[in-house]
Amino acid sequence: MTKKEQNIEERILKAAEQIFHKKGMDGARMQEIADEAEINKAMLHYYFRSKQLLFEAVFIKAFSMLAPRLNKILNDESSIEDKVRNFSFNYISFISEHPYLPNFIIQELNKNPDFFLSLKSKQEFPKLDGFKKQLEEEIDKGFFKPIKAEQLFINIISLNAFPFIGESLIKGIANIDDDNYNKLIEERKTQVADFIIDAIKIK
Amino acid sequence: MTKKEQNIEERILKAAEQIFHKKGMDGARMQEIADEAEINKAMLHYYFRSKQLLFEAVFIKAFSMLAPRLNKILNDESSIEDKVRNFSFNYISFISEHPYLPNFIIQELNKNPDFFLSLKSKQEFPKLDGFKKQLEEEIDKGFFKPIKAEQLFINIISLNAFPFIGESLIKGIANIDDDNYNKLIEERKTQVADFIIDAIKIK
DNA sequence: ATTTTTGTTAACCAAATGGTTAAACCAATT
DNA sequence: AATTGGTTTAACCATTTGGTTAACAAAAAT
Repeated sequence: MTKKEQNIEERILKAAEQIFHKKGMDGARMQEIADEAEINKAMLHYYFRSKQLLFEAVFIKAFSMLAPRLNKILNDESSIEDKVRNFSFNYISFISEHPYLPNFIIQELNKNPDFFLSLKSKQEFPKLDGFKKQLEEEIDKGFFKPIKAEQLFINIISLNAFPFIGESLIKGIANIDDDNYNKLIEERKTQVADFIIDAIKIK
Repeated sequence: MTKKEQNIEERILKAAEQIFHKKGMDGARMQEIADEAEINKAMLHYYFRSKQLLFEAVFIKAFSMLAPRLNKILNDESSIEDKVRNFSFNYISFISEHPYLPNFIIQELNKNPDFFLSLKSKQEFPKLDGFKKQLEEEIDKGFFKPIKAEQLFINIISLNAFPFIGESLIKGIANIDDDNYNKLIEERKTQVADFIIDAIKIK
């Protein structure tokens, strides 16, 4: 499907995603989005009224792509070990297709804590409670070394998300080109979970 | 020492750091920096010529606060285990005092890869070579499970840096207030290294 | 077929913003 | 006291930018 065939609203949203994800709210220009969508700038306002509203549409869509994913795995019936393996594989696979997403969400979340609060009340916002209870049980059963659920959660998210956020820094320091970096990321789909399980499992 | 007593150039740089670290190049306004420094906006240009040059002064100072730190630990005489413990403790302690630094550096690095290249040629730019060789040796001696130096490096950086970058996201999902988050960070000064060592050490 | 509604465009506007300038200020020097 | 040099300020400028408008085109309703 070429651009000309898509309906305008879809084209705008797609173009806005591309620009906002890469440059953030501050760095994005309405004219640039219009150019990317190959439409007149006034159309952006006709369909979305303002930059702020267009941005929010993009942000909510981005957040909706990640939050339910996280929520689902956090609260399904599988063991902690399976959750860790599932989440890591799933998350890295998905983000590889949308590498700008984590950084985009975190940046704008940091910049706009109020907007964040309004999101929290929404359904589908991830909760840690179930995961926490489950982890404590499995620790009691002697499966894992004691660790706070919050700390483990931070570790899981850090190991999975940071490589996409700090890509250019890591590539610079470790002297890795694009191609090899992608290979490292591919390896991480399973290695991250191995690493985490090895760190907490009692053998 | 109050603002009035500092020399102007110092006041500008300090104010520019505060604004740039928090808002990035795009989000920062020259007027805002001038207000923060309590001086006339023209002074910014008198001392630093342009926003770009003022920004670069701030960026290079920020980078210089982190790079040598990383480099020193990566290339000293201690064992891998000590390096991991040292770096984690040292890094988290330092960043706790400058929580905006990692995000600032990574954002602007991502946005400006060319500028990054010019930095790489500079002295003090961290190199992974020594660390890599040392890790391979210690793995050969049977101290650690096999793991690529690049992967371990990514894990170390991720676990140490991400909690500062994704703070608001983590606080939101895990329902942690500022005070408790600081306690978690404090714990991480040693727990992160324990976690890493447990993950790779052969017992 | 004609009217009404919806979609689209180019031109325009006001505010914000990085940057400049010319005059004023002020301390050190003559 | 007058001169000189760097420093500081208020006013100003050009450009960018989000947003609006009025005219026009296409489609839908009558």
